[in-house]
Amino acid sequence: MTTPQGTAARNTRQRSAVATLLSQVEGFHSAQELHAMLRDRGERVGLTTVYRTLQALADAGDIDVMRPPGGEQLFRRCSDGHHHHLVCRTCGRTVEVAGPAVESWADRVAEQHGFVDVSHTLEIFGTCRECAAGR
Amino acid sequence: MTTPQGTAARNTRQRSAVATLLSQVEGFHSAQELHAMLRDRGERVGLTTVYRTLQALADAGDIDVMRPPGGEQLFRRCSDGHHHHLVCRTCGRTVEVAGPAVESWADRVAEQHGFVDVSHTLEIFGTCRECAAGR
DNA sequence: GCGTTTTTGACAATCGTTCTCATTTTCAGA
DNA sequence: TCTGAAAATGAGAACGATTGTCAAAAACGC
Ligand SMILES: [Zn+2]
Ligand SMILES: [Zn+2]
Ligand SMILES: [Zn+2]
Ligand SMILES: [Zn+2]
Repeated sequence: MTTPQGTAARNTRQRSAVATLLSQVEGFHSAQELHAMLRDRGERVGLTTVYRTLQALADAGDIDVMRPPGGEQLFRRCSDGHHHHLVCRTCGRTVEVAGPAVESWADRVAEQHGFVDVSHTLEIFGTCRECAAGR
Repeated sequence: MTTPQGTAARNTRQRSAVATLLSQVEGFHSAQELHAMLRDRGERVGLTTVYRTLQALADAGDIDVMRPPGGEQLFRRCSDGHHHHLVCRTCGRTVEVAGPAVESWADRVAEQHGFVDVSHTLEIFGTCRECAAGR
């Protein structure tokens, strides 16, 4: 969740801008979307830097990364702790869900097959009530 | 699992070649890898066609598609029925796993939030026994 | 066979992401 | 505050997987 290495990370205007934006915006957004939002706010941050910063935040576990089946990766600041997402295919509405049973199941299955250092990805997709109604 | 539409699908040498290859090869492979394998076998199939055929097979549910965190999508003919994969991060060794409890949990969670037409993706990653030993 | 319809495939185009590298910024000392 | 080594930035090029284009080739009901 925090910086693991020994090398010093420096505070820059750009990193603050990205972090601040992520803390104020709702839901998942692509790197390019976030870049555009920063531009609209008058913050001048290069696209490359947005990518690099998001990468670093993701590596540090400070943000969530989701890779929907047919698109680019999406980023989101989200609540602490391990959890998964229920995403509407149509409108993108997202609900965070926790599933302790799933976590232990995944670990147990991996362990039974001799795997160590286990992690997993899990996303649930569907059509939300609103989108199902308006059709 | 089978062709749903009413339009006729034609039998071509290329589609047979891809299907045959998938039925004989082990594990997950990218479209480009499969294309290269076909070339090595002397089968002349365009890369575009390989992509299209894999796409169709995936849409029909006849093959499995996996999108590992940092790479291209991988394809694999696999056993019938819904299941997930336990993949070694180092050597790519793959184990198919079934988790009825997870399935019903996902459906239940989605339902509780008013979502319909639910699907999900779940992959477990880890280091297999062999790879953990040789290190 | 014939003709219509689908499929193919070489190539261009797209698009998200990463690389390059010269310039700018940070920040721990002095 | 000043300095300089190290880190960070960003414009643009490069990359790599995938998709689009469209004329030529194959499939198949008749
Ligand atoms: Zn989990
Ligand atoms: Zn499978
Ligand atoms: Zn392994
Ligand atoms: Zn499942």
